[in-house]
Amino acid sequence: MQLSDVQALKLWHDVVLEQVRDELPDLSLRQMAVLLTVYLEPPPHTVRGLAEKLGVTKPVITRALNAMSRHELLERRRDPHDRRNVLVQRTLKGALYLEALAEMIREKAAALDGRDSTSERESRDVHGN
Amino acid sequence: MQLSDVQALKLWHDVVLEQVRDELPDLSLRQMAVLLTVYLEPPPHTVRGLAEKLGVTKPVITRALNAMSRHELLERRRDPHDRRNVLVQRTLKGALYLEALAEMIREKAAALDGRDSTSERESRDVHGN
DNA sequence: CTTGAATGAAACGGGAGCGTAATGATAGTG
DNA sequence: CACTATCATTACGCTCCCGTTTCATTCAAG
Repeated sequence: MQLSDVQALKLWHDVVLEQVRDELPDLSLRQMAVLLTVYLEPPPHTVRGLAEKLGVTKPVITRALNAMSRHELLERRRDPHDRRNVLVQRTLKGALYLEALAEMIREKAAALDGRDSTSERESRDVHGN
Repeated sequence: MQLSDVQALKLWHDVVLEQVRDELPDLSLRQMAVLLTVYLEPPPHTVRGLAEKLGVTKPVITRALNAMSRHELLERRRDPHDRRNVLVQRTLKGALYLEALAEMIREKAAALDGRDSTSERESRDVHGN
């Protein structure tokens, strides 16, 4: 996929703006990272594994799981084979949430085409003061 | 621009993950929205205007400006014509920050092509439990 | 069974964000 | 010159997130 600098920023802007306005259960960046990782990468997902993948400490993951399971976007389940482990699992609500997010991103990305065809020259306008 | 659901989520995931790991001055969603709005939309930008555009209260904007001017990503300047107003202006550092962000998004978007060509069938895998 | 390692969660203190409400400064109006 | 409106900011109480440290549970090894 091909993007100009301004197109990339506009896409990011549009999606972020929509997130802010919708005032959905305002997920933090870290929580969003956890959620997306669980849904996009193959299981199993443990607290430790997620912490390493994100480059954060374990309590961060624990708290993120607390918040997201409160919203039913993810589920905890103990590993039957090693009951120290917690396996993080998907939920229907989480899948719907991400599907809506994906739809929104696609929509913003598609709307981009009409707005900015002359990409190269405008890509320097970011510097303008 | 054309995206599948999974491609959209993977793009979002990759960019968010990079943001989390880089441990840059971790901007919140609202702060990012302010920053991008100032750089992408035509001036002037006032506190009130930004608050309305984001659908938040004015103190949110004030605090966001505090944080971002601390990082020199934006600058405050009083409006000479109506000195009650504060005009939010761009800085060199902010421009460089966003340019780096744009570059990163472009890179992730480009890397997407090779990883997921069969978009339609996998787009339903999000539901898989 | 005991010991040691590993996992996730909880406790703690500090910092930041939120919205509401109050404050201070500036502009417009009669 | 009051008086009011409007702008941004600050103060306040609350909630949440962060990393460090401590704790409880579970497994594995001797």
